Amino acid sequence: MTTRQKDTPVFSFDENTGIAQIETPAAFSYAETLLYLTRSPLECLHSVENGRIYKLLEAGKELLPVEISNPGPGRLHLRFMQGPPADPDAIREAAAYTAEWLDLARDMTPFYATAQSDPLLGPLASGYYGLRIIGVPHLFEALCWAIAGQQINLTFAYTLKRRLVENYGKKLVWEGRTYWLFPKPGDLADVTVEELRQLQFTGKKAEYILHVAGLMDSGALSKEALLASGSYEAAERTLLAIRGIGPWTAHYVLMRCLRNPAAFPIGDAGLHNALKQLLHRTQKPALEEIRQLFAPWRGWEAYAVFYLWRSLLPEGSPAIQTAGLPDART
DNA sequence: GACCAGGGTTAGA
DNA sequence: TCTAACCATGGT
Repeated sequence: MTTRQKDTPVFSFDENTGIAQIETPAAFSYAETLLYLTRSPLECLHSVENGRIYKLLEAGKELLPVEISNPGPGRLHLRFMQGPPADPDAIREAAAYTAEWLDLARDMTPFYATAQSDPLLGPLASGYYGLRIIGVPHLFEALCWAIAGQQINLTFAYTLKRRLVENYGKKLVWEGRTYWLFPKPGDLADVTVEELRQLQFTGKKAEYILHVAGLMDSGALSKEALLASGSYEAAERTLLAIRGIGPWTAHYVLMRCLRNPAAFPIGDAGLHNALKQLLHRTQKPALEEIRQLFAPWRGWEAYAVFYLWRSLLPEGSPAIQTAGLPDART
């Protein structure tokens, strides 16, 4: 759990109710957060019921099932389902994890300023105002999710993740809900390629994931080291040197785990489909055109991508004015 | 049954 | 450095 000081949220803990209250920035939409979190019925690492998020956290050695809710503007409630942990550090860790997961510390003012006058990004930014990049704070989870999702549809990717979690992750049942924790690298120490193949991972993906698990279990790879490597470019180079991690995976992890706002998974199929749809094209835009489209958003590519992904959700996309956009090609 | 999916590696030019 | 073949499997 990241405990970097700059990510520590403003939060308070009420001894009487046992609830931690986390302040949220003005540009934060709980509704958009819920929409993203419920995009797949196959998701196994959290659930949403009646506008409340249920998730299993781990602080220290404690498993903490929590309920996140939005009792009103400007704040979230973090309720510890089994009662608050005795260790105040665990409460702080849980709050910090939640804040990082939901990207509460990011000042999005520059992004919205950039988007405001943009014919493509403007309508997305206003239509989905307050949407933040839902993260994958744990590096191993982020890498496994990215590798598993390479070149397959999202539905199957969720199925693969679920199998990984249900076979090797920790499980906790409380008040009728089943909570899962993503496995740690060490949990896969004795797992073989054949075993993962039986879960319908391809042989390559099985190798990649087990290799990454080994690297992380041995300490050769860690989120802390990547963040401390001096620059996102250095972190990217480290990731790219790992077998099975190409440009898309590296940038996906930079975007969702290391939280580089300029991460840019330009080869992403979902990004291509979103642009194709918003630009009313019959074909996906070429990479060079995507680069040109993104040029004005330099430094905020990750958020632009996330907002474009958002436009693919069934709730639809805001009307994009075609004026000022590149002409449709056939 | 073809084509696609939130790609990556490898061999060959 | 760039391109094409290949990987493998479920969804639609």
